[in-house]
Amino acid sequence: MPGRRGGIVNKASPTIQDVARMANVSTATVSRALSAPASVAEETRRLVIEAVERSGYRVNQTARNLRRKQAGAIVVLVPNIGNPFFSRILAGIEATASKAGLNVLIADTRQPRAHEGPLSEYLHNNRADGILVLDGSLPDRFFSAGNRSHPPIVYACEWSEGTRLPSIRFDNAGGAALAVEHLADLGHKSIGHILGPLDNVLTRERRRGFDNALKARGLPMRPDWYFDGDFTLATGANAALRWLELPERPTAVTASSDEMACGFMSELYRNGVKVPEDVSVVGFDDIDIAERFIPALTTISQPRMEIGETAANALIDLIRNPDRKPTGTGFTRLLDARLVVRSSTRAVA
Amino acid sequence: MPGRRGGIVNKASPTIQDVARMANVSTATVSRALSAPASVAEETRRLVIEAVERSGYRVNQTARNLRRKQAGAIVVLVPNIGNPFFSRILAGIEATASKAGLNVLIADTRQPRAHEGPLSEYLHNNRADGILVLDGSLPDRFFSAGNRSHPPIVYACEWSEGTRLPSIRFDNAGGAALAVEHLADLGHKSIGHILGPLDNVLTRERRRGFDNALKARGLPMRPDWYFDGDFTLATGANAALRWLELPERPTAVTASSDEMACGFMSELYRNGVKVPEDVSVVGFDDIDIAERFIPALTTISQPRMEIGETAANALIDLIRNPDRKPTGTGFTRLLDARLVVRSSTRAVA
DNA sequence: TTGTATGCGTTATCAT
DNA sequence: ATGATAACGCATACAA
Repeated sequence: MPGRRGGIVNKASPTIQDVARMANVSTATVSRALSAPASVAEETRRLVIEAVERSGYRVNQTARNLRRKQAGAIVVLVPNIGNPFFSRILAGIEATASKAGLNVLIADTRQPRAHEGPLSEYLHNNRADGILVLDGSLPDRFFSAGNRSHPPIVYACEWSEGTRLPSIRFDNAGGAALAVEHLADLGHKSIGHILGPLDNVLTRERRRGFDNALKARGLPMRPDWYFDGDFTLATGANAALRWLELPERPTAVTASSDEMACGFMSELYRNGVKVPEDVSVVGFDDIDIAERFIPALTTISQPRMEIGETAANALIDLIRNPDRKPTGTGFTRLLDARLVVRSSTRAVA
Repeated sequence: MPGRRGGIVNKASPTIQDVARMANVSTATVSRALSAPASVAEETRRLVIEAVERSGYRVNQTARNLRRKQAGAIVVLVPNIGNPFFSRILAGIEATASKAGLNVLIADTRQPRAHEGPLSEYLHNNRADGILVLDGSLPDRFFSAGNRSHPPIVYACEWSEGTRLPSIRFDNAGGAALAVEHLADLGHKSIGHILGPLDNVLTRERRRGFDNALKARGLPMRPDWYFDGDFTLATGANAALRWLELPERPTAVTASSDEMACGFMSELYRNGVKVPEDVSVVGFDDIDIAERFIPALTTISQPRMEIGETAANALIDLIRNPDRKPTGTGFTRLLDARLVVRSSTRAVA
């Protein structure tokens, strides 16, 4: 006698059928009572709810998704899960998505065979109802390759230049300009800049803001005052070594990320150079440690939680209203950056 | 004429039916060719593969999961997604799970209504084939409440004390002992300790290791040399204030987390106290910034990527072999911690 | 407002 | 080795 053993019925999870039986209604009514309560009589609804509670019924999302032809999930494409910069953003995304009943899948775009495997899987395999891209280095055409249809896509933080896809961004150029203004106001006339990876949009945007602000103030732009980097602590430290070798050193340096700023200060310290006495430093991002670094880092702060929420909401909106045109300025939003002055900058003597 | 518009057929994603038609075989054969290639004739298999490629067919995971009664995903219960400590671990989990074809769902246990909502949802709603718990403060009985069955569960990093569930852990007590040994070897006779949250297992384990090592060395254990904390930068800074007020200060302090150690040093710096000249400091975790803090932090390092991989593998093993008994020492593994000596510690004068 | 009936795309059982 | 067919659990079109 299958389903029974020793006289005890194997408890499988209750299905909509079980609930229907208990409430003396059809499965259709149970389904309606749960997903469109208004379309069911008050009394019937009560009966169903009670049966649901007594049986401990939970809808089988897999079955629901199959029937509704949806995935019940969004996927977030992250360049590097290990990078703390993204964790706050992810928190914002997760909170927003789970409120909307959507699971959040994380995929690392820097994973070895990510591009052929998981990524195109998510793109074309109906495994996600929408995609949030935090990686601007994925070529835009990646998403339209093969002319196949894909779910709604929204860029957050980073974006692919020239993309027509909606994107939620910080005002990176504006933030970089803020840093220069601040230093110029303190009397600095020679300002250097540590770059992120050259193929990164944020690197370019921040540099653009930096350059423009320099120009606006009539300050010099010397090639040897730009330092290579890739956003990491290590390359920041490397920039410090380069700075030390300079015949003529800028009295202030702005970094395209806090991590590089910290690496820079760290290496200077090891070489007996003092911040801000000998050189002023401004970071970018305002990561947690910035406030507690030695010295506390002056930096550009961005609402990271908020960008996650905003991007998730934009994507959910697109998912719920597939007819809406995702292109156009209405879907691209710019979040303000702001300067946080701490102890790594001071007026020139 | 539904499905057609203007003479152009709407391309829906191809199904197994389409492939079957193209290859002149039944859907059953296609299914077999894909999930059990050995059970299909060489030539047939070739035909199917070709049809799959020509049509661009991808299996519909939702349908497969419904049929197989599985979720195709594991869920990771994290105390706080924003905490950088977890990101490396997540990276390890993600890499391992995706190799096994499993999606990774992240749930924040500290989210407002997490306990009633999402969590029990994941537990009992077949939304996950397995659960990885990184939060030891969830009461163990939470998982067996209501006597309902649940998917396999594995603890990683943290665990609920007295649990019979498998867990993958670092040797926290051993690591803490390493810190004390190091300081004692440097001649320190008065050593303080900054605690994590009191209800946390790691706090207790690390304190136990600390206490035992102190005892073994015949060093004093003074109540006023234990400082409250909760693993964050802020409470580390707070501990520094407490240290400053002490009539008799320990010459060395070990912290239960790197963040607290950094906060501690940061606040000392602001009060003109020098590390390691005036006091030695040892952290715990070896987060990225430790190496580049000022001074570089001596700390206890743990293989965080590896613990993620190990835990994910253990869970996957349990999922694939449901009959195996998840209890017992075979499933609980201890990963070694190791001391990394940098510049925040030195011998007493 | 409610019930009946069908199908979402796949896999597994049972024949052949 | 292959094919026909029946579920998996739910949601909806249609009928009543």
